[in-house]
Formats: sequence, C-alpha cells, structure tokens
Amino acid sequence: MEEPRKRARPGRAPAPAGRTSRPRQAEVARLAGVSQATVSLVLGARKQGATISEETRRKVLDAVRALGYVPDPAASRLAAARNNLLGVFSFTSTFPTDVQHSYYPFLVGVEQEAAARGYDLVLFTGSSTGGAGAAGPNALARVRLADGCLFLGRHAPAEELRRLVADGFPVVHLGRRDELEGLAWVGADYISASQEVVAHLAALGHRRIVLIREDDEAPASTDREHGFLKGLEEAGLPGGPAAVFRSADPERELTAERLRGWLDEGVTAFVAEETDTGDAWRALHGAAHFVGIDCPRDASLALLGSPPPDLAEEPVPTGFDIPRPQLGAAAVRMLAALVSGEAAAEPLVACTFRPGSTAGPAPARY
Amino acid sequence: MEEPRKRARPGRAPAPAGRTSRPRQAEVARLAGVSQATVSLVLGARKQGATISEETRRKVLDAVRALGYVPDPAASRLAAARNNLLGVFSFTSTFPTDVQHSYYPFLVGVEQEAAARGYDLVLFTGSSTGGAGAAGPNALARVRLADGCLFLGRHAPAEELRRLVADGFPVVHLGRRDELEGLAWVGADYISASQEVVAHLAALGHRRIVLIREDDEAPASTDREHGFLKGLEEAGLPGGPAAVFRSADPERELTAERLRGWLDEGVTAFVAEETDTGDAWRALHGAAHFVGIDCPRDASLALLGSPPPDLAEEPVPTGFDIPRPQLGAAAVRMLAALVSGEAAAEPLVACTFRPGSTAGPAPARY
DNA sequence: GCGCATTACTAATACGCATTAGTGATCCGG
DNA sequence: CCGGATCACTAATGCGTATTAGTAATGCGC
Repeated sequence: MEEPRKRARPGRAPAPAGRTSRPRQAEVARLAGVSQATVSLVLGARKQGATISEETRRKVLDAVRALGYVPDPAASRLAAARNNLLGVFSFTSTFPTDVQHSYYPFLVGVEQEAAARGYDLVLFTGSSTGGAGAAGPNALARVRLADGCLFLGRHAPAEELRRLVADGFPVVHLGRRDELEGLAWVGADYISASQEVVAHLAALGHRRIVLIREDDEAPASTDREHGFLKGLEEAGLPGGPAAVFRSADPERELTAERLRGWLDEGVTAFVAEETDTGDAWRALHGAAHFVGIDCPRDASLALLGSPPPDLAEEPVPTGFDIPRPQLGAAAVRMLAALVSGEAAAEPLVACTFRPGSTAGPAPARY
Repeated sequence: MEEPRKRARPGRAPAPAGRTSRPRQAEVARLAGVSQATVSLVLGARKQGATISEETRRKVLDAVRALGYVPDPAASRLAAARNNLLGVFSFTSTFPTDVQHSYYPFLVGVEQEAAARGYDLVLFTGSSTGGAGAAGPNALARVRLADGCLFLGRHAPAEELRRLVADGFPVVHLGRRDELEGLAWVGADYISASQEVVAHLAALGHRRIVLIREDDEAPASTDREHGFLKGLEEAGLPGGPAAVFRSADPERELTAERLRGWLDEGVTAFVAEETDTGDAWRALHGAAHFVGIDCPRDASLALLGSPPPDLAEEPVPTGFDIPRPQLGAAAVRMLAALVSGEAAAEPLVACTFRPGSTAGPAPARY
C-alpha cells in the first residue's frame, strides 16, 4: 500500500500566538456550536433560500455579541459580496489647512446620508506622496476595497476613472462631468437657479440685464449662462450675445467706462457668475462702487452662487446658494443606488434662492 | 481499487462569461510564461529573500502593462492580513454643522500623517456607527474592521474601550486618559508649557504670580497647575495653595475686590487656565478690565492655552497654543506603531509659546 | 410504511494574492 | 566529480467569508 507522499505544507507562517486577534466567524461558530457556514448564513440574512431556526439564530447572534465579532471587510469583498463601506476619494487633501477649498460642507451631508443608510465611510486621500498609498499610476485602485466610491473635485485622473467605470465599479462624481461616458455624477442645478434669479430681476421691472462671466468652459459656467439666457427669454427680454460679457480677466476689462456705457444703454441689472476665485463678482462689485452706483437704487446686482469669503459680509448679494450638504447627501444616494443595483437617483440638486440686498426695483425710466 | 468518491463541487457559481473581467495575476502569469507566484514576487518587491532574474522581471512587467493588470486590494489585504485602514471614532458627529466644536484641526494632522504612512481612514460616528450595527451596547465593535482605531473626545464608553484594549485591538485616545489601564493616548504637554509661561513671567521680573483655575479634576487642569507650581519653584518664587485660586464659578467669585486684594499684596501677574468654556480667562479678563488695570503696564496676564473664540481678537493673550494638527499626527504615529507592533511612540506633544501682548515687565516696586 | 417535500444544517469549495517549502539547475571548491 | 551552496522559480498552501450541493431528520399524504 503506497502511502501518499506526505508533502510538507507551504503557505503562511502560523500567526504569532502572542495576542488574541479579532474573532473570526470560525470562533463564533465554535462558541455557538454550529458550523462557520451557519454563522455566515445567519449574519448574511439574504432573502434567499436557507432557513435558520430561531434557536440557532439566537445562539449565533449571542456568540457574535459575546466575542464582539465584526466581519473583515477585505474578506467580505473578496468573497464577492459587499462590506458596507463607501469610499470618498479626494485627490487633494480632504481637510486642507487652507479652508478655502475644503470639502467639509459636502462631507457633512455625505456622512449623514451614509450613516442613515448603514454605510461607513473610507477616506482615500490621493494627494499622499510617499508611503504605501503612494500616487502611482493606479493610486485609484485601492478604492476597490469599498463597495463604491465618491470622487470629489475634478482632479481625479480621467484614465483611471474610466477604468473603474468600465469594470462596473460603482463610482459617483461630485460635480457634473459629462465628458466621461457612463460616469455617474450629481451636481447643482445651475440652470434653474440662474433662471430664477433672472426671473426675480425681471419681476422687479428690469428690462435690460447683462451677465458678466469669466472665460471658462466648465459646465458650471456654461450652465449658468444657459439658465441666464433662458430666464431672459422666458421674461421676453433681449438676449443674444449682447447680454453676455465674457472676459478672461474681468477685473481689468470690466472698466468704469464700459459700465457707464451699459447704464446709458438702459441696462439696469448686472449678474455675475460665481467661480473659484470670485473674480467676476469682485470686478462687478468694484466697478459699480467706483462709478458711484447706489445699489440697489440706481442699479441691481446679482450673483449666481455664493460670494467669495472676503466679500461675504454685507451687502449680501442677491443670488442663490449651492446646498452643499444636500449635494453630498444626493451623491451618497446615487452611489448607494448604484451599489445595490437600483435605478439611478436624481442627479440634480436644486439651489436655494438668496434674496440678498443688492437687487431692488428697476429705477424709473425717464 | 476503491475510487475515492467523487464529491460534487459546491462553491460559487461560475462567473458570467459575458464580459471579460479585469485580469488577475494568473492571466499575467500565463502571458509571461511563468507561475502566478512569480508574478506576485515580482510585483511585491519585498526586500526579503526571493531573487528574480532580470529577464523574468521584464517579461512579467511587460505582461502587466499589456493587460493593464491592477491588483485587487481586497485580495491583497486579505492575504497580507492587514487592511491598511485606521478607524477614527468620535462619539459626536465627526462633521458637526457647528464648526466651533469640531475636530477639524486634529483631522488635518490625522489625515496627513495617515496618508503619509499609507493608511486610509474609516470614519465612525457614535451616533450612527454604520446602520448595520446600530448603536447597541457594543456600538464600538464595528471599529474592529480597521487595523486600529483613534478615539476623539472623552465620550467613548469606558467599558467598551476597556474591552477593545483587553482584546489587544490597537487603540489610541486623543487626549490624556490614565484611568483606563493600558489605554494608549497622546496629549499636549501642559506641564512643560505652563512651566514655560511662568518662567517667562518670572524673567520679566514678576515675583508673585497667581493661577486662576476652575474646579475640575481633568488631567488637562491638574497638569497645568502642576506645571505652574513647578515653574514657580524653578524660579524660586512662592508657591503653595496661596498661589492658586480655585473656583467652580470664576465669573462670580473672581470679584474686583479680590483682585485688588492680590494687587495690594504685591501680586503682579495672573495666569488663567484654558477650559472648554474659557470661563477662567473670561473672568480674569473681565475683572482686570473692571478694576481698571492697564495691562501689561500695571499687571501681566497670561492664559494657559488658547482664548475662546469670542475673545480671540486683541489683545492676544500671552500663553501657549496647542498644536492640534501635530497632536492628530502624533496620534496616528502612535496608532501605526501599535498596529505594526513597533515600540510605542512619544505620547506628549509640545505646545508652542505664544508671546502675545498681555505680559510685560513687572511694575517697579515702590 | 413508503415515497416525496420540506427543514435545518454542514462540507466543500472559490475569491485573488502572499508566502514559504521544495525542486531542478548551475556553480564552486577541493 | 562529488557534496554543498546558491539561484530562479514553482507548487501548495492560507487569509476570512459567501455560496451551493449535499444530507440527515422530520413531516405528510395515501
């Protein structure tokens, strides 16, 4: 009788028996007097098939509590399941010292919504230089540990994003992003919000309104212009290229002379778009002040967004606010939908109109 | 000859052959004409043992590139028995709408240091703790999914913390916490910082200094007193109970009369501790103003910590600042040390002296 | 009391990667 | 030219969980 050759057993070294490691399903099973598979079934609570007696379920759950068992996220993932983790990836630091570009307001909503849906959040920071999570060519790969991932900011390399999307990994981009086929995103509804601001001005009697915008092709900019023009049209006011002043450097090009020219032409309201720098509003605000306009008596101003922090005091600009926490929450809702395979949620979040104090009735025509 | 019974093969259903999934190490191996293990070795690049010929390495790397192979983080982490995840647990919301009491400054450091060390962060909040494990008796159990966990604030239930510590789960508490045997913590070095402030005052010629403190037994308070008294002793100044004024309600008990009494006795400098409310400093500041002290001409004031936001303007109090980002970073360093089993890191972080403008030379004795 | 369903589990995988013992080669000294 | 050392690699695990085929026990109808 040939004894099958007893090969040695390669594989991993035995765990250092020193300290008790986190409990596994196997330990739970032993304590409950059942098999590991049963523990998995009880905890899995799949709608599907397997029936478990109340008795056994209780024993298992007791053991789970007694040991403080928590499933290993990596193992759950590997076994082709989910681990209740949602990733949040920001290519720049999530908590910057420079609070200017902080994602904090979004995170407020993200955290709330995630918690409400039973997900925990994993923060992936892409900016890390050095360390194990270095910014290699596939720094994004580690997000696959989670069930899905939310991306903040447009710095995420398109190539890797495309890869994730192509592999069917649930991804949601915060901020509209159309150029990447199949990328889910949520964003603020700048079109409606801008339209509403124009409607407000029109209702106040303004008949000629000009939009000051920077020279930017980002959706955030074109959407505002789109909404602005739509608002004019709805109100039956003159639109066309003459209603839009586009400048790469508004602070320099929006001169007092030009402003006076518009006023002479009968323009009574000015609208600026919001950008990272807030330059359009700053230029408009400055020029109006320079020319000596008493706002809103002589003319009305409005801002399509929130003012830069340094101009946040008074007067509060008429315009709209981007509900950042709600945007974060909406992003999580969409991500959760993708993860669970449900129908996609609503990508657009409505902005809230801000009455402010820079818009008033149009001055009487003489 | 008995054929071993051919059992059926349970396990997972075969993958839907529909679309080609992303490549595995096995595919890379096949293309490169080597074994899967070799691929792992080439990519692993461990400092350890195994030598790979340049030829093979190139073939593997070429195949990796050709297929666009990206390692599966779930599998890597499972095999390596490390998730590279650090938990951050705050019993209150990590992202409170009220930014005042937020842990933001700590998180700045936590995120940076974690990223630098190749860890990702999992955020847990006491209120939610991932809907999966509702806030039951061991809401803390869920943190075990990380390799270790950082606790912010002293609201974490001692019993559960003890449990984690006893199980050998790496835990670091942000803020000193001695009452829990074996709990690792990092904190600011209030003793040295307070001592330094006293030394500064002594060097300015002050011979009698009084500490105003609240009636609190927290380490943060007793440490400051300790450092204060130590500072007096080093400078050869009178210490003892007379040098410390302790009050549960300083705003009411620190009367103008009492202040005048001290001044008459030759006290020329007053030091207040920082607390959540900032009451000690507020009371001292108020009383001094009421009595008409010209600070720092008539007397010097100092604050052992940072002023409350409403008193943050001027005058900037002489005292010290708690380097919150550095504290966060130090906490991560300690946690990382625990996780990897290295020697524990330094628990104390030095505060930085803030010259301020409320301390000056002692008035000449007449 | 015999087949057939149903119930309540368990055994045996698979997931993708890291690790280690083992295996031919090849080299080297004596 | 033989034993040992080194090199370059592969086979065979294990990590912890999810899934599924199988099975023993029980119920049920006729």
